Amino acid sequence: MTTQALMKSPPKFRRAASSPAYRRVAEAVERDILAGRLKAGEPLGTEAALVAQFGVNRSTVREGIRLLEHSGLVRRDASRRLWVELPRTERLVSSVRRALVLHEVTFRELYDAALALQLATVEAAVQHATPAEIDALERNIERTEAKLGDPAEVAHLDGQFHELIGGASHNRVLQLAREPSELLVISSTELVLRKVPEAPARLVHAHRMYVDAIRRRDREAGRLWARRHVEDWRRGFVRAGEDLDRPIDRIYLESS
Amino acid sequence: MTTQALMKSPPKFRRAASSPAYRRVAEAVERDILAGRLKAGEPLGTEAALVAQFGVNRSTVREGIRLLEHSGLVRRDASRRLWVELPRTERLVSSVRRALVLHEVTFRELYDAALALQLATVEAAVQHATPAEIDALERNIERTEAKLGDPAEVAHLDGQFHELIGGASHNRVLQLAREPSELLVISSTELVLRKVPEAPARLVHAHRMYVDAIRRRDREAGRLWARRHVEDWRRGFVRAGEDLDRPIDRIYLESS
DNA sequence: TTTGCCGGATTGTCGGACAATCTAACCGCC
DNA sequence: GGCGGTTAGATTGTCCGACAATCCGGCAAA
Repeated sequence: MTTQALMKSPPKFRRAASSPAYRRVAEAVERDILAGRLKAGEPLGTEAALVAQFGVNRSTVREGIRLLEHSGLVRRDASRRLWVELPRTERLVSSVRRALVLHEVTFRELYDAALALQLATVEAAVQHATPAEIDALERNIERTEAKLGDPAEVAHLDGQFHELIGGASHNRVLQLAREPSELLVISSTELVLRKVPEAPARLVHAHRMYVDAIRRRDREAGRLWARRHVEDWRRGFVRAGEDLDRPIDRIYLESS
Repeated sequence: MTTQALMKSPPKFRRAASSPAYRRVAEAVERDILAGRLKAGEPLGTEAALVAQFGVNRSTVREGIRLLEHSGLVRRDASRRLWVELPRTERLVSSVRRALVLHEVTFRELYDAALALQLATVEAAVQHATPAEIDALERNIERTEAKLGDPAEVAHLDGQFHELIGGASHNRVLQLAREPSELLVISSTELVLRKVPEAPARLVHAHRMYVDAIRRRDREAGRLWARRHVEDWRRGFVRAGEDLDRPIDRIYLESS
């Protein structure tokens, strides 16, 4: 009341509002982690210790810890003790994917991004793939050929194939940029496989050409077939009667 | 109390360990939002209401709500009431950036990804930029030219320029994929500008060519100058005595 | 209509509590 | 002495109740 009036008189000094305690706790721990004072793999200490350290109630500490847990900087092991950890990328990938769906991006936006990222990923895979990774790609193709009649299975193996390509690129930046959009493209691959009779055969052929290019370290061939592969998806999508300028469905969220 | 006992009575069905109550609350609300039963802009209701709805304690509800708040699906307004919201992408961008730094990706990975994404973004901007967006790019270039002697300022304006290009692409997927890595590249742009005398002039010239290509709707020119611009950064980085295969520093986290 | 004030509602934070579970020390047995 | 089982202690998940600060909506006064 009076205090309020008094505090509002010099508005220049009130920097927003001092953040709540649970956030201060989270931010303090986060700063320690980012600055390297707390390293991944080290224990964070018990809730009681944090209560003592920050001088706040355990409920408050817990609210703060939840934030860090959610952002992947802190993990609880089987015994629920707290450990500092490197954020796993899977969580980020699905957050980004979810954001894309909620913001109702169109399939065309998805296609443009997926094409660019696929080209770069294949190019990197051509340069950096190891023999073991090439073998894994081969095996994936063989399994796909054995299931050509089963669209769901082919779609799943296609997703796996692109995951393998991503790994073979040895570029984590590309992978993190690629996965959210690619997962969404792959979600609609099954639709294309069902509606376009020749799609499964074309898909597996493109995969074979990918691997061939990678084995021969032929960058241009890799780019060529990547382009064809993504373009095939686009054409199939349109031929299946879908509209590229339509926002992607929320359905695709449920796949993970 | 009784509820608790009731829920635990059928132990055979306990898959692994039934997730804790705070997470069940978070997931239930999240499902409602993703399924569209709760839409962005709608109030989520008070904590007391959620307590009644889920039959758990307020502390538990609060722990759960914090998770949603952190992932951006739920927001508190000035009065701290809860609202459903579309996740803002800024938070995702900085999460991804943080993950890249913590995972110690190298500048080379960054460069490869930034190049591919920059090409695609410029290409999209060439197709979709509006006159107003082109004007904004022009003004940015003018401001940059006026500050050519100030590396920090040029670096900042360069970041703004690329943000404008991203907006002109009208492709939110590309933007979300591009921003985390590009922000990291931009962080080291200042270093290059300081160490390479001709860098500022080359940078502004490339920007001018970008805009020229966009205005003429010339895709190839756009790609060409995007490639040169990113390549310039890479050469400058090496000329400044840096190693492309070195992980990026944690320093770059502090820029935001 | 505008301003000021008030009561109710809501949140941020606190203290304390208890069952379930995990850890680690202890103990008896081979 | 080493080993498996047991028990006491520590820790977490959840609950209950409480209070100050703040916000909102309405009512009275100007």
